[in-house]
Amino acid sequence: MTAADWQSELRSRGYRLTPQRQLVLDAVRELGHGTPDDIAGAVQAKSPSVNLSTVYRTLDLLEEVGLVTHTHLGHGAPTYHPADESDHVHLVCTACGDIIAVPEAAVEQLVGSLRDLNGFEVDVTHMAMHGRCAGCAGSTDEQEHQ
Amino acid sequence: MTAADWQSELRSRGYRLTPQRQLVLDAVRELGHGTPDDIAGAVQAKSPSVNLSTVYRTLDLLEEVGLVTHTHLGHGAPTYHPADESDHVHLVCTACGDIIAVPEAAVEQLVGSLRDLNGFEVDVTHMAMHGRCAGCAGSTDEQEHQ
DNA sequence: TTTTGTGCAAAGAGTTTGCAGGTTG
DNA sequence: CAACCTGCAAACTCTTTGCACAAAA
Repeated sequence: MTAADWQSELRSRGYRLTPQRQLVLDAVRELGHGTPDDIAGAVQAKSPSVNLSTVYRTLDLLEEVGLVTHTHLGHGAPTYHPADESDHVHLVCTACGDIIAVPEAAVEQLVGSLRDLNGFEVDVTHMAMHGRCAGCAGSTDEQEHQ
Repeated sequence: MTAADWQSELRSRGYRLTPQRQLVLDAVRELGHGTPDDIAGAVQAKSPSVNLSTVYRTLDLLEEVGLVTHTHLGHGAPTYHPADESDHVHLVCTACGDIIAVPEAAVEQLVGSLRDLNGFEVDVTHMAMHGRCAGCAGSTDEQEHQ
């Protein structure tokens, strides 16, 4: 999506174009993924006066408009990323904390069977799946990265 | 697991048996599932002086010992339940907030394919899957239950 | 110039922690 | 009686909100 595109997208919904909103969108695209705090940091590196609460409000707005989305990796802050980024599922290892991205194709059987059985349309990108990675599956030392 | 069983289980790990711990375990079993706050409420109905922080500490301990587990249904407080309860996956509808429990068997293909492809051992019960239920899949009114 | 957006400060949910005193084994 | 556990209060993380002022259209 070009700059002109999302700017008119915003305006067509009655939202205004502000430097803060441009900075937040830029930061999300620059970082690829990040927590509200990460994003605020990136924004403030360019414009220190931008407030954290503005970042929260702006992320909500950008999400509503469809420019960004977020994923819950665990109990902490969510991760925001550009909405057009190729969809993938996050696997979080509860032992070592590693985050593995697998293509959505790997879980399409799951999506299909839940749709067939329950009519439920799963969004597998919204919440990570937890478990133990190949390296940790055998060992027993938990580190509680949940 | 009988009362004597888990009591010796605790002791064999060097933990002590206290009335608070018995009350918390009882409450989890009685409720079937509940947030730390729910559980504290149930405990305090019987023994008002038990502190919330004790409930948190006790839930951690009971989880470490393997008597309870928890599931993240969304961005709020986690849900604790007895560890021996039959495993199921939670589907949370982002439109109406409904929570649907499906047997783990419905997702065993997923578990198998991730194990084969990545060696990753998924625990599908630890985090809910989000999406839209049969009733809401067509409509567009979000209620943001995340 | 009207409406929307922003910064700031305060409050809110959920959870953790330090510590002094109480309890278990 | 020694190690462990609890209650209490304070602190902490993440997020939301009310309000007066500033900026966009």
